[in-house]
Amino acid sequence: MDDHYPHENPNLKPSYNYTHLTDGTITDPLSLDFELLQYLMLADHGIHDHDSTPKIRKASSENMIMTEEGSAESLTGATSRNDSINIGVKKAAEKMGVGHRVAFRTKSELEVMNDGYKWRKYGKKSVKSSPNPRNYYKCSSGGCNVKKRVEREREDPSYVITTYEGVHNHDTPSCSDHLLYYNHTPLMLSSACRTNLQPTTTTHYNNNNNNNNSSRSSSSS
DNA sequence: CGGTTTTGACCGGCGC
DNA sequence: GCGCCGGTCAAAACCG
Repeated sequence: MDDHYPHENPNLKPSYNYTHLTDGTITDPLSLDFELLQYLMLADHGIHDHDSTPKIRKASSENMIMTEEGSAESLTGATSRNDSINIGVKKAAEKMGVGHRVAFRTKSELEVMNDGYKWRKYGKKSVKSSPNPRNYYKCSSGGCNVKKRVEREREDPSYVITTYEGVHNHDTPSCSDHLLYYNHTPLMLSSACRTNLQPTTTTHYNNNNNNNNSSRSSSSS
């Protein structure tokens, strides 16, 4: 089962990696061309730029990379947006150590974006800083501990914040050569890959087959 | 019937 | 020391 997205409007079902924008346009989330995609590099708990922490500044028309200290690197000097991404990610990767999180702020009605990996949903939580629930996903590949959090921005629910945490210890099921990496963590697929994608590779399941290596640290209850 | 999602409970960390 | 909050687990419900 590859094209199963939970709790989404069936009319918006991203059967072929498409994201429906709020203006009705159907757009491949991976082809946002970074005009709608604003990427932030976050320190822990740095998503909430509204009131809880000043660490994150919203990227406006410029692409910004956020460092752990909250400083920003303007990337507009690059020759193209993709170059901007790559350079920015590289810069940030140099500044930051391995193991930090990367968050994308994307204008999309769909919360789950196809990034080439399979994810299983393991939790949903409403957080104090936002009226919108936060969804938790783990990479379904055995032994891979990469996590991803997806939540809608409080101030503008049309934006989805996807946070990746960790490093994949395996190749993506498809198009691994075209992934954008940050600290070896694939973030978004490039346009060269999009056309080759299978119709949705994100799945959600909650079997125990992958919980063995990540069982709760405390063996209570 | 098997697989997936939902959701309440539990746990640990952090701040006060 | 206590309470709050975020993150995770797992049983139950749901769906194809």
